[in-house]
Amino acid sequence: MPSEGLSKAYRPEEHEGRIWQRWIDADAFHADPSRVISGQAKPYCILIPPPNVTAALHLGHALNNTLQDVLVRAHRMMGFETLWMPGTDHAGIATQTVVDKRLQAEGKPGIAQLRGLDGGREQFIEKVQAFKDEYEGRITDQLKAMGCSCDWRRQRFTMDPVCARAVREAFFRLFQAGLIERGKRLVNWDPVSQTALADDEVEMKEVDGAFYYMRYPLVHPPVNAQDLMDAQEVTWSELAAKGYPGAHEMPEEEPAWVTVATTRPETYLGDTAVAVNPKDPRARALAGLKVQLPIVGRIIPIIEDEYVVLPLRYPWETEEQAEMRRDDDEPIDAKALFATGFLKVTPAHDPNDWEIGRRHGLDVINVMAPDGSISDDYGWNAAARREEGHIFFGKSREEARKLVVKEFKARRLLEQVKPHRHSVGHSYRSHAMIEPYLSDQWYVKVTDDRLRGRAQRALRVDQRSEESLRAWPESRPKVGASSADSGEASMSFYPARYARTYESWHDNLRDWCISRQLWWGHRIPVWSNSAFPLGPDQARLDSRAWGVPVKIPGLSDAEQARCALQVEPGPGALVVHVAVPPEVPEIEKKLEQAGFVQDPDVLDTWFSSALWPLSTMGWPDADAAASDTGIDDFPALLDAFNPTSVLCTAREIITLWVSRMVMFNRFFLGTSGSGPVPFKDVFIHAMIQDGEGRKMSKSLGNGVDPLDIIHTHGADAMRFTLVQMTTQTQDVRMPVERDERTGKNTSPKFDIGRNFCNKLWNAARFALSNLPEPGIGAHGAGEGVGIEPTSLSLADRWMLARLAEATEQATQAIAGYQFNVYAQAMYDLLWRDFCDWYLEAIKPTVKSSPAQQACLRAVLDAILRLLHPIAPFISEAIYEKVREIALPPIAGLDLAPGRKGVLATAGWPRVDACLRDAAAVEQFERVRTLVSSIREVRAQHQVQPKRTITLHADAGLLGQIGPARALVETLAGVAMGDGSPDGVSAAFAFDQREYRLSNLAEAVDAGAERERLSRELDALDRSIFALEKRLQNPGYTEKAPAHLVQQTRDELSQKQRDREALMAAMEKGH
RNA sequence: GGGCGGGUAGCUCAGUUGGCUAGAGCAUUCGCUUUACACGCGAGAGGUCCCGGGUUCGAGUCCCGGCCUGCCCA
Repeated sequence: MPSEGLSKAYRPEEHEGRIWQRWIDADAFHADPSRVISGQAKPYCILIPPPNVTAALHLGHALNNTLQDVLVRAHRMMGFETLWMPGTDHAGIATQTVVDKRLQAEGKPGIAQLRGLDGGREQFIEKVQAFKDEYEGRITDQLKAMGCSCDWRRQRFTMDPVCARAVREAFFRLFQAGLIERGKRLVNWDPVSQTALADDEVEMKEVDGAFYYMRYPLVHPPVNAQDLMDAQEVTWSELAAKGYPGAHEMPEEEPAWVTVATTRPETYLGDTAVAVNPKDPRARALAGLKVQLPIVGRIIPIIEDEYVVLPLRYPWETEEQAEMRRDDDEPIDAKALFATGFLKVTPAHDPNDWEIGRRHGLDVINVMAPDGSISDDYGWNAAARREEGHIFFGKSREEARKLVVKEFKARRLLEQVKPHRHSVGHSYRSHAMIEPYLSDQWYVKVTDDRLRGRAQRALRVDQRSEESLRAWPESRPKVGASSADSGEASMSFYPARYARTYESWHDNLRDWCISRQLWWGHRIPVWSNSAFPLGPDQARLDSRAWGVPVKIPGLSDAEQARCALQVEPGPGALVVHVAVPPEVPEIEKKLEQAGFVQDPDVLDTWFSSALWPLSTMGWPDADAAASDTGIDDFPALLDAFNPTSVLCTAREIITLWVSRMVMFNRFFLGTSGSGPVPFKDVFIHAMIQDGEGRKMSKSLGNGVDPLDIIHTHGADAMRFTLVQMTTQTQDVRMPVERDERTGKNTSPKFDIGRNFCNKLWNAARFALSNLPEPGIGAHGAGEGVGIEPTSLSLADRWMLARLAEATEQATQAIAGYQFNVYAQAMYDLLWRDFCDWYLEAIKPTVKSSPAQQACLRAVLDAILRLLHPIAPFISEAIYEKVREIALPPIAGLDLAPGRKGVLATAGWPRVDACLRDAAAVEQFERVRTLVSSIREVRAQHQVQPKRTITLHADAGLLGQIGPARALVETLAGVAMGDGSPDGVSAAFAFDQREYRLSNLAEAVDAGAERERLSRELDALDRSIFALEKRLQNPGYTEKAPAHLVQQTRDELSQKQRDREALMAAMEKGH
């Protein structure tokens, strides 16, 4: 038997390893750029979103990579020269955190212990490197187990030498272009990882907190500014005299105060002003007065600023007065509900206060250490200021808050505490609460038109919104100016709605902080000297001065010319930053000899990720990349494959990654100032959630490991299920169950895929058992011009028509990223059409009909090809057998053999229009209807499945089904009889006539038959009523399209005659 | 507060320019070891398409308002 070796059920573990090795041996996934350059094939390229080496892949990765593989495999079969570039990301902060925790858990020294130790940093990096090697290996194995057809020889890592060269070059060029600069600003500080974060690395989370209402005593400006004790309290009567509303109701001779509301009381230590809105009626009376911070003793000004929110009600007002005062047209600011009208201003610890501070030239006093504890060592310097704060020093943020509240309470300065739920930023990696923190960092000026503008203009115009185009006229793509490499208006999102996310991100962009105080990452290639002697003509520098001519000792003019410099004034000296291009270690050494020190920080991980479309293709020096890796064709990659075809990713990545890749690709590849986009399409796919709609996560324990599913169900089953669930609108819910046997998480959803694969397997097993023995050396369809479809049987012609239809559906669905549509088309083709009807129909005839065998072989072959992108292993395993069967091809069904001998490289089916045989489809549909009617009668009369019953067909029926008579007999289990049945029979209506079935059993239950007929009649009556009602409506017959009205009429008359036929049967009343 | 989704059978979801009696899988009921498959075969039952208005001959689909729910941004 040809199917020898095919087990009864599909057992993936018996095939997956073997099939994978066949692909590798055939070099099936290797892309050859020369075929693109020479014009032999069009390029199709996808860059993998490099998974973080922080952890093994989860189900979300499985989905992401399955979809990419579906696209890649389909296009490879369609004849594109296809490159799927694999790789992993070093994921700076995440990986560093994981390794640090792991070291501590093992009782080994972590970052805290190694910091400051000689060689500590190197020692730590070594540990991370080992961790990275382990996880990179695991991730790669997982992707291979899933069947991912990446070009594995080209695998990259964001910190390997090829990528590192791209990072250094990119940094240098941006620096030289003035797009990277040093700045002392408030950053998002993670006190646990002790590093700065970019704005979009901060997640807002709701936290139960409180508004604390704190009283700050008012004082007169001290006569001697140096002497804090000099400050004179202001009494309420003094305020009343100045016309302060409500002051006269307060105890006259007692000290007066203002009340501020804050959610972070501990930051009062860094307050440098109290602000009041100039429209506030109290503002005028407070002019010239000051506030003295309790305990600390600092005397700070009262400033007027429009930013301060007015309270809903002043203390002296009644509810009615307040309402009268408020402008009904203006919406109530949520903050007004809590506002007192006085705002404490802490420029070093709040972004809004920082802005106020800049407007008013306020002091900036940082009161925290990098770990978030209160300290006066980082800018406060309490002793020098003659301020008091030692009771707070060394306390954590949380402890300090409690202590501040306690001390204010003890002094009766805490007015009240209102519980308040509000959003607080947290690190998206360490989950620590973010502290706004003042520090020196490197920024990329992404708001520059050369970056932001190009990213905005990359979007296809029909995906831009009117509002944004109006608000940013310069972001309209420059049409007509397009050169060969221009990426203007050439990128589209699928689904299109995500273009809005992309667009509005750019509308609200701020400079990108790229320095991270981490050890794991690309070291910033800047050498600085903060005590560079001032030259004679530079003594009067009073502001930032880029490009001041300085001569760096030890560097030749030529060497200095290779570097890029930024110079800023420091205290009595210059601060000189030197960016050094890649591959000139001698310059680095000379700089160090001249007293320059390399920046200890590393770059944001997304900086290197943003270069992924460039670095993986050998930019900026492909020859060096070739010699680093031994891959000769590196220099051809960029020309052949950038821009790539599509980026597949999840929506959370649009801002972090997509935009930055567009900026960098267009900036660095631009010859005319506006380079190509890195990808033409961006496909945003669903996120996988558990059965309750929650994100899968380690902490919830609801994650599913792809490898577990591959072990229990097979890689193809997992892939089919994921593809089938991927719609364009919904996130994917995956009910998670614990497998009691293995103790691992799984989901019943994956049974769909397993059942599907098993169905395919058995259909193939059956088909093979009906086909000739495999011939030696046969490849694909055999020789000859091919069998004309018109010469085939009805079932064959119908099956070929269905195949043509499904091929069309699959091809279009793939082109439109409609993965569920593709999977559904395959499911219906295989299960509903091929198995349920075609295989059943040909059972009696296929053994004796070589033409039908050829058709069966060709259809199975085509189905395997169409399915291959979704289920590569099983389709390849079956194809191994099918390709060896030598039978003539079917004319009009082009099944090109694989370029590299495997199904993975075989041709996508090409179907000629002649296979769409409308007459065959119509005739077969009639057979199906007849068979279904008979089966229905059989089921309702509980006829034994094996029993052949008699269909009393007249000449009309026989004429109508014609050569399909045998088909009906096979599929419905009937034999044709003539005349009228003897004794009790069952009736049904078909094609507006009454037909009878007899020989259902030894005796037919007349009562049951009557009951069945009356149920049928009821159903007919219901639809006749509905159809008549529709036709009685003149609006319908007059306005609806004529063909629809005619259709309704035809249907009504058919139902009416069906009804008459059944009524006649009833009346005969056997 | 702004933006984007979702609400259709017990469950998970399709339903593309408005047009047959609203579909699939799972679960469920009945009957089956029918010479590929019980991970299966045949037949069935199961729906106020979230609610209220509107446009239309006709609305799950389009418009307006509301309710519930998820995500993103501020």
